[in-house]
Amino acid sequence: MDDSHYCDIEELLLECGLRNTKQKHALIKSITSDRPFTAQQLLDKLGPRWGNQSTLHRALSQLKEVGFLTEAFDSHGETFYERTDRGHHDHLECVSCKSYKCVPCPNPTAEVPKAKIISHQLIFRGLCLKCL
Amino acid sequence: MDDSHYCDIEELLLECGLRNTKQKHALIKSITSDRPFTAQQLLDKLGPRWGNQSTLHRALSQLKEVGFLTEAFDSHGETFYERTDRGHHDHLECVSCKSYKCVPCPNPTAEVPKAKIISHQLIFRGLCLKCL
DNA sequence: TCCTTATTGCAAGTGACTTGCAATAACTTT
DNA sequence: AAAGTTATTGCAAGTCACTTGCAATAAGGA
Repeated sequence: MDDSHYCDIEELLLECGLRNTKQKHALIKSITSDRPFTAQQLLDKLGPRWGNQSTLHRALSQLKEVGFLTEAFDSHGETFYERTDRGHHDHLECVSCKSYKCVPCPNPTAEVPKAKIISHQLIFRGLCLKCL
Repeated sequence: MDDSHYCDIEELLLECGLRNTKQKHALIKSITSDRPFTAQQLLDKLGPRWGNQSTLHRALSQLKEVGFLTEAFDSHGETFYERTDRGHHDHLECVSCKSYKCVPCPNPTAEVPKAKIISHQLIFRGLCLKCL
């Protein structure tokens, strides 16, 4: 991920037709990790500077609507968000450290017969590199 | 799915160390579909005969614990249950009719590098045969 | 039949959002 | 820069899908 992507948050918001408020600015600025994150993790990270969770949820769904964020779920149904500009990939949920990380996509689509596939979502359960 | 699997619910419950109550009996008897189902769908199906949803949820998680049922999630995070004895497969969520059906597994596991994979969960989004 | 313990129903509680609403703050227009 | 318009925010309350506490009940064993 190139740093330039983070440079002009104002521009990003403008292009998406969203207002450049200090809340959205702080939110977008805080999304620096390569990992998918939960709303709660973000709330903890933003801390007392933020406070209101309804604003956070509203912002997250707006950013999802405009295509800046994507939603994914782990094998327990927990919601994760991540930047769309990272491109398609899948996820590995570590049964040991409970992390939820990105892994390259093995392109499973072609093998499903007789139905038109638009997209997929693949979650691996296993041991990540650190826990191996 | 062979009919014999449904024949002795009493025996199944006994083997699992669960009591043969009329609620669990009705619940298991009603799981005849080849499709994954939600708790709500089951509650609707069982109807006034049943009534109490906490009993249903308790039964579902017991049946999951003993391995009779498996849990899965669609791309919106909704919980589905299905019989474990159907063996491993993946799912197709139809964007048109909103159904959530079983499809054969394309075995994507092998292609993920450098991590120990235990299992996976793959959801395709697309058009099912009926909607194609 | 008695007894022990799982199971049930009801009500209340949770977690993770979602919504209504009045106050506020951003962009637009003048 | 002032005024106007409308998105956005914070707070409180509501919703959805379960989950839990608890007293009453019912299974299966002694």
